[in-house]
Amino acid sequence: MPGFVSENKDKSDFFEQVWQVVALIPKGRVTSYGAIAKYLGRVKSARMVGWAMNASHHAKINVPAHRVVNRNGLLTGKAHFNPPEKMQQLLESEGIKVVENQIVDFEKYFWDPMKELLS
DNA sequence: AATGTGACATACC
DNA sequence: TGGTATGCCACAT
Repeated sequence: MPGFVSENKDKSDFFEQVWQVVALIPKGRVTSYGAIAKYLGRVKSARMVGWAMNASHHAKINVPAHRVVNRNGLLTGKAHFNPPEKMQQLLESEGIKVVENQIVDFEKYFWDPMKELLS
């Protein structure tokens, strides 16, 4: 049986893992790509988290991608929403202030999966 | 098949 | 204090 088993399940798992974590972010809180990557044991794969968000459209579960920003609290993924203004709009509807595409008091709203999802 | 790009982050100079 | 380099790896061309 070795050799015949498909192996492309591993990578798709990573994407689903990301979606799972993002889905667990409480309303009104945010986290960063790097934090998620770190939580999943791939500290240097923050970019892949971004890709996971890009693919979150055909995800099976609901993925609040607007709660994921870069380490500066900057809404770098804004352009990938439809319309782009939607991201900021969603955040503000959850009580998070955004000025110049940047979250105000980012550290205050930061949700660290490493701490919160501690097992 | 090879190369370039990117919703990131860290290290170095 | 701000640019450059590098790791990472899926995806587009």
